[in-house]
Amino acid sequence: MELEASVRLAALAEPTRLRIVGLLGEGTCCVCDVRDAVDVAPNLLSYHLRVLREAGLVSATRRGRWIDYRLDPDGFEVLWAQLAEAGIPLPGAPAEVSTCTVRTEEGP
Amino acid sequence: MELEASVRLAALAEPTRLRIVGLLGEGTCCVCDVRDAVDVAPNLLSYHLRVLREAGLVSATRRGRWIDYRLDPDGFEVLWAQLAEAGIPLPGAPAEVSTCTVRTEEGP
DNA sequence: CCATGACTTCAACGTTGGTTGAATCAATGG
DNA sequence: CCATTGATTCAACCAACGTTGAAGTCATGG
Repeated sequence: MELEASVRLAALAEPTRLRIVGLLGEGTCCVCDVRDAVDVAPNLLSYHLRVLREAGLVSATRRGRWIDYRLDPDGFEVLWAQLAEAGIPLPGAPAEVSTCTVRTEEGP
Repeated sequence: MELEASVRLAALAEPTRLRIVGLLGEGTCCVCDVRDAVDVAPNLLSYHLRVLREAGLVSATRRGRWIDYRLDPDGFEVLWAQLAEAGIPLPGAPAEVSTCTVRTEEGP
């Protein structure tokens, strides 16, 4: 797990990139399609795609003039695994009735 | 859903805060306990806790001199719901064999 | 071969975010 | 009431991030 969980989370923690990931989750692929759906300048779109690529959440392949982007399922799996290991409550986890370890009588 | 998913994600997308959330997931509560586990200056810790609080991931109550922090399960549930709605592949979701909508013959 | 289209890279800018040190607030104890 | 302890707030700083405009690739088509 060369990549920190926070890197992947930071990649997702931006509205435009989150929308892009949502789009790619539906199978949209070439950059121009993404550009039509997400209204940003092409160079800015490239930047955001690069962030997602470097975070391992997305991969790209050239097809003639065009470059297709798709989600990288492995990246997401690794992310969720890292969060689970860090003790973050993921969906489907027990509600965890928050038993406080602190002594409630006279403080630490 | 008054709060954007990106706000909650950004709150998690920082190593120190991710560690704090992990600790609170185990039930650690008062700020001084967190401070012992996460080696940061008290004022900086306050800052990070405030970010988590404003993201709705954590809640606090005063107990005498001390202030106890705990995870807010609702905040996490809302986050996962928002991500699911945005089309982000969550853990337990089907691997989604990435069917590309783009025509593979002659581009867009 | 040059023009065009798709996309990326580079350099610069303004804003945001994490960090620090000093000051402040809240609650207890002498 | 004042000193002390736990925790927060404030002001200032520097680095990182998102944004923009111009220049640069890479592949196709006239």
